[in-house]
Amino acid sequence: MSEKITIYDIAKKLNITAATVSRALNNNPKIKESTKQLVLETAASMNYKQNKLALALKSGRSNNIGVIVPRIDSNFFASVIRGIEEELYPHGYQVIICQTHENPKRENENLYTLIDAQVDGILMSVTDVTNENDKAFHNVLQKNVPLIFFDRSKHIDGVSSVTINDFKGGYIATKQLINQGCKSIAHLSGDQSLEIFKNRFLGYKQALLDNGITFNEEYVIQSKSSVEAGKNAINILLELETPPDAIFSSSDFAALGAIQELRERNINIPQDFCVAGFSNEPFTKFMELSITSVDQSPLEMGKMSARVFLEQVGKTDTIKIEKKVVLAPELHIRKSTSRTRA
Amino acid sequence: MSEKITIYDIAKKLNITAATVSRALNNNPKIKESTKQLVLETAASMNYKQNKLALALKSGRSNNIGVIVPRIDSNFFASVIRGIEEELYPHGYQVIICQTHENPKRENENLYTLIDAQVDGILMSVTDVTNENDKAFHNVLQKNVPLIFFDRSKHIDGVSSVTINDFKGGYIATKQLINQGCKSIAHLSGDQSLEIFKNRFLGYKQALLDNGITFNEEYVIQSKSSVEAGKNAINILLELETPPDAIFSSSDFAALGAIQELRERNINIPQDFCVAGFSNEPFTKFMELSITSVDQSPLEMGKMSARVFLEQVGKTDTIKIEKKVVLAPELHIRKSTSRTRA
DNA sequence: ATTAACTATGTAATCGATTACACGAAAGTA
DNA sequence: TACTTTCGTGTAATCGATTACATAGTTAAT
Repeated sequence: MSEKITIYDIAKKLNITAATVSRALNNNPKIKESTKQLVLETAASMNYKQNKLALALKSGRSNNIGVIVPRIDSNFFASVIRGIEEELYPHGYQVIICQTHENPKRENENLYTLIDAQVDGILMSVTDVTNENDKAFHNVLQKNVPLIFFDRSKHIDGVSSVTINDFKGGYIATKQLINQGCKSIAHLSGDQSLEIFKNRFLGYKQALLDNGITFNEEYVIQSKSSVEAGKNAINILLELETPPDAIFSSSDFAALGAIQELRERNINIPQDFCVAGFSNEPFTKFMELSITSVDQSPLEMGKMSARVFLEQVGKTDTIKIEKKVVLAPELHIRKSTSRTRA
Repeated sequence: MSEKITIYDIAKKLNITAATVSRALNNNPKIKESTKQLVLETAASMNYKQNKLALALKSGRSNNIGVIVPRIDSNFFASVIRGIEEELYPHGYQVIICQTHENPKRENENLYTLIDAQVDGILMSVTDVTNENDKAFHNVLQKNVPLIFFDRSKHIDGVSSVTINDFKGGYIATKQLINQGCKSIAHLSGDQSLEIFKNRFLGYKQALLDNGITFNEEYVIQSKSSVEAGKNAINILLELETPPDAIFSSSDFAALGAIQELRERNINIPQDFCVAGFSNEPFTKFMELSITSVDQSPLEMGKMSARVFLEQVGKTDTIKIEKKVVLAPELHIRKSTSRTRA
């Protein structure tokens, strides 16, 4: 019923050895053309399928790569994975998915599981902001398995990364708010021990500086990436002595929450208050009051990460290859920051 | 530098055989306690990692399962995958992702690639509506690899499935429109050779029947799941002699397009026209004019599919196990169909 | 005619772990 | 004492494919 056909079965049937069969299947030039044809036909007729596990064991390459993300059901990460899969598919690599749920322990487990599974490379967005998992990272590198960080990166020798210029993202978003005439701009940030949030914040700060706006510590709120967090932020900000007239949020979800709360209070957007987000989540475009947001080109980021992996895989150079790719963020200007109609 | 430690290395160091090491590591009761401890300590100190490929080859089980979806960057599929991953993680299975991009040829390739990779099971949402790939499906089953369809299913002997009751989904969405006083309800359907779309359509039709509304062929439009398609549909429907006053769309994206086009024409929603969608995409909730939609509980669907897989894997019964799980759809009533404020 | 050079294929080791079977030593039994 | 168990470990086959090396049969070269 479910007999597995091996090259030995083919060999037996043709009265030759498995070695010859293997060579014929691999198009080895030393094999006589007639034998080759015979083997190929027999293999097809017996419905032979190469056992990749045996091949993997022999060659030491599994043709699998691991991808670790905080969660998969976010448009950003799903799109990155899509990019990775599409780029690697033609090269015969399969993509194994792991989720950390923002838990460093899970990240650690995932790393070791992937090493155990003999993946040929690991592409990931880091969750651990402490140095807990550095040992695991080094373990990967030591096994000569390419390790590539995307989006959320971390400085580790020998690790390549594909990120966007978060500083610039923060800068252009803030600049757009300034261009609209906003004078006091607040910022919803994420966990600033993560470089991406730190850099977006720095870009925001620089934009203020470059345009003669004094930076106000009170205007910076560190929060989660959720609708609820956005609402709370507005509640806090509007109770300040001098409330702001705009927000640049590191999260589209928080931006949405802010907008919902502002509407609740009958504050007009963008006339009285402008809001810009980050990530360009699908809903920012769909809203009736569409939300200005910084696009991170996740698909491109995935493809680029995959390309970096392809460049590095198989290279036995003991010299550490380290490539840092930085993609340009793109501001999608929408109604939430468009006071003037062209 | 990157020396791979095997049980032979441990054996050599301790002057015993690899068999003993293997047994010690596997907690075989025949091994003396002192030896076991010694082996475990040595293994740890040498940083030994079991080679899963060797294990997989020997046991015939890879501990990988394959998941095939049309695309991963859709909230629905990403959520299903999340559910699958979370349910299977504690059991030591890794999830390999494949995308078909709605292309039957890709589906076919993916199936064979996964078989080649010796996955222990395949969970998928079918793309192929013809019978092109039936041979591939049978190939999977013949290898005694559990095959489970989720969401988009197909009748094949021996294949279990986890779906929602699409008929009921279509029914309750339509019923809600009727309850709001809508008299002539249109339906945007998908490719009806796919059972899910057929069933949603049938549910829609039945709801009309049960409520004394005559079914009108002209009101049913088959289209893609896109914003553009929704706009086009409205353009066609509003040119009919008797235009409808509501739409039940099999796609949230098409529902959104419809809403955008209706607004363009200054038609009030929900007062003059009601719209209900399907899938409960995140944006339906976020819109200012939130959209009523049928939830398919994708996370639960993923988990359930994984559980069905776990029940079936390893069972050598030649009797075909076939389990059909049908989840209940849940209507999320929102502003786009709420004429009365409680 | 004799040796060199190919050609096509076979032999056997290898990747790393598991496991049926074998076996010597220790312990228990009559 | 002689015989049976039990215990702990070693031997070697196995999973399926690849490949360095060996070899028999041809052909070419001197």
